[in-house]
Amino acid sequence: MTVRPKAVLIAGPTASGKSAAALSLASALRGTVINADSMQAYRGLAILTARPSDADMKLTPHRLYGIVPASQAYSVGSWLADVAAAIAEAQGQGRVPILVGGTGLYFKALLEGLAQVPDVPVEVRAYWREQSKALDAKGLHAALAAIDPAMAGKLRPGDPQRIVRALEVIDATGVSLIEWQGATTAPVLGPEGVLKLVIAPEREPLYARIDARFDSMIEAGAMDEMRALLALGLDDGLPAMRAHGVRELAAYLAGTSNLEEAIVKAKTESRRYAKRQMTWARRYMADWEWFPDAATAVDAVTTRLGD
RNA sequence: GCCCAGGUAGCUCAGUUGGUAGAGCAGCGGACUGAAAAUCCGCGUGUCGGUGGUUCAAAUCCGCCCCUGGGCA
Repeated sequence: MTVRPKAVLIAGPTASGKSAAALSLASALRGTVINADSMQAYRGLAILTARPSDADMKLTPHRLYGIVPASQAYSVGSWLADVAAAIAEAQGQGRVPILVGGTGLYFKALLEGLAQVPDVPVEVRAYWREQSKALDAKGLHAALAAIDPAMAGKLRPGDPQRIVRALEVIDATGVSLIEWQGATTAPVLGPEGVLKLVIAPEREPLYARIDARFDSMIEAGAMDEMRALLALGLDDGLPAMRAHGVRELAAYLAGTSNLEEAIVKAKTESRRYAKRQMTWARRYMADWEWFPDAATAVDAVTTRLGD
């Protein structure tokens, strides 16, 4: 009898076939599929974020999909807490947790831990976000340099998102983010018995899949999903409003773009994202097992575990 | 057929009085600790439509040809 893995992690660029691989492995290993994708956590974006179908979710247990309202901002920290619970639940039921998703940072936090920064009060966060609109990037960086020169030295002057984070943390806690980041929580998953798989297709066929998938999203009713999302009247700074295709399709629905142009731009965003995901994987997942496609990965794992 | 306007990077285009070309987007590489499908950094990848000529030197000037758009017939 073979030993079932303690957990399986499946990473890779968007449209690489990760979800399908997860589903196959879940049925082969009696597993629970757990989401490791920041955008698939949001409710109301099932089509545009390529979430597993309702049929698949009925066949096999799935966790952490569509759990956050689009009006809220999810985060690595929230996910880490949720995923720890989901993993424990699966293991308690004798099921193998199978984590799939495209968010490299989530996997990194899972395996390496995360800084234990206290929650930043909403008003502090709001203040610095306002400042980031009022000041230009250089001005923001100068503000950080004045109160936290060490952290300012680590960040690029043109990177407002990270600078705002550093500012809100030192403002709220009195301690530099650089110090908080020096100490991380224990990893949720230790290295023992964890199967780590990267599905990394060749660039050209991957881009072709991304294009084809967006077309089928449109056919599957992405436009209705968009209308429903827009009807919520959310701030377009919210993470859910930044899912690929949202901005482009919203422009079409508002009449400021034609459909063809919107589709081309949305596909381009996804391709650029896939490229960044590959850069991340090369850097942080070099020691994972790499496969050119989902089927090869599934075969290799099931064969090795002796079915 | 004639008259205009164009043909320069994958795309849209810039290129002063001749000195072997540069922007945006795309693309490629990289960074990444609570918004990460985010945010940021770096890199021009080119028979300047073709051909002949003028010139020390032509994307730039001249001839011919080809292609595209518009107009006149």
